[in-house]
Amino acid sequence: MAEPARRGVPEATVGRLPGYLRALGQAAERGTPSISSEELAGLAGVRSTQLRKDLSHLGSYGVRGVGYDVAQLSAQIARELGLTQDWPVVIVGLGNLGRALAAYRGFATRGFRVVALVDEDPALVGTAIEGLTVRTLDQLASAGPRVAIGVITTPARSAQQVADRLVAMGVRSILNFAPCLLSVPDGVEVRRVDMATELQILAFHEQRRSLADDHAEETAG
Amino acid sequence: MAEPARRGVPEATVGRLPGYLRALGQAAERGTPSISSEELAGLAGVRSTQLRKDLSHLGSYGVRGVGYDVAQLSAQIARELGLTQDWPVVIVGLGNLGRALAAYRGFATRGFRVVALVDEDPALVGTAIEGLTVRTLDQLASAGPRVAIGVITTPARSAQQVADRLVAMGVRSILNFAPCLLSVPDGVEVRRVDMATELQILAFHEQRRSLADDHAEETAG
DNA sequence: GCGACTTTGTGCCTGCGTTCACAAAGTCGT
DNA sequence: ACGACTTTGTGAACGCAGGCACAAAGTCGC
Repeated sequence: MAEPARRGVPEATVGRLPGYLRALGQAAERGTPSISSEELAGLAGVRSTQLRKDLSHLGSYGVRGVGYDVAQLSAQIARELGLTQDWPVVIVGLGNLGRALAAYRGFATRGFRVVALVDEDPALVGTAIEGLTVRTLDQLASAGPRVAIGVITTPARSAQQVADRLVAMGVRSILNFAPCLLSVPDGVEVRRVDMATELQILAFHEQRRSLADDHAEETAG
Repeated sequence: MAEPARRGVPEATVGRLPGYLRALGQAAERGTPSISSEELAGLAGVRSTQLRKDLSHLGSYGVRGVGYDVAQLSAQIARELGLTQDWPVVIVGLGNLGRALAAYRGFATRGFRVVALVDEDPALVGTAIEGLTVRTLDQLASAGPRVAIGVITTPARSAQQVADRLVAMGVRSILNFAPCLLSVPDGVEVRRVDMATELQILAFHEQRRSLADDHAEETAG
């Protein structure tokens, strides 16, 4: 009953695992040794049936009539996500956002370590930020530590060539904050984070509600 | 043929509209007056059939045999997303990330305007950042401008009470950068942006590939 | 003016994700 | 030890999103 269908964790489930891990952290702080799917789902913002089905995809570690052992399930999910090791991260582009991410302590908490900072601005190269010396991409490629994950916080016009360089260095996971599409070879995964997009989606619903309100006033008045 | 099913734009489609808008901007820079679904889809990173189906949900503005008028389609999508007006935005929490967002010029480009900055740190309140005077939530609630969208960049422990205050002020759209779940009343929409989550998803796939590589070596060696 | 060609818009089908209903399995009180 | 109760794990149904095939509609050459 330990590992049923390990090779088939649905993408939607993977997307929720980090949330479960965070919720388990909250539960652990409260000191409760075990937790029911109902309660954990509440902390994670999903339905309990969804939580149980998600967990079933990575081998059931629950006890019927009791629930899940917080520490054990936490470790299991962390292992599944590959957080038992520290992934070396490089941040490319040290504008406001890049510097904010470099200073972000949440990285180090578990699973990730910023091992290099890159920028092409000659005024920045060689200076130290957050205890790391800023290098160029060339320097990183020739004499830098191995990196597994690249975070791109450059302007959009530079993002594609940065991505190409990272891929050439063997990076297969990219987190892209630049508002543009990156084209990469098969086997390289790109995730985009774009606040402009998020705001526009919010604006869509906001406008929708405004229109609904206007209509309500109209019919009422 | 102008407005068929306006009230039923699927959520997945809404999520792609900002990408189409950006792609249209690129096309406009090149000066081409019209563009085919095939080419536009390429710029946006989707299939052409998907693009056409998405656009069909907001009333067809294409010309068969020719394509879409770039300026007209751009205006149409902007209108659909509610970007013809400027939405007033407040940023709550002026740590590294909050300051980076406050300085981010991408906001102002279209549709959004940062009209207030909020922090509870007495050392910050009253000072000016990016031309705006930092206030407390109390000050904003009693004498601030109306805001439609709240951006939360506080630590996780403060996020919920900030959200409560924003909702009490009438904010119905929240963009949450804090790594926690927000509980809000019906009718309020929250979107979360969390780099830790994104990194963990990348780590999952990275580990998956590593395991696959190891297995390949093992069978090869 | 007409026919060949291009490109859009859409009905249908397939696959995935979510929810429901229920059986399996374990705990706790007596 | 046994029965009532709690909670998990999962098969089945349902709904949504994506892709294919094709008809509709317009342009361009002659």
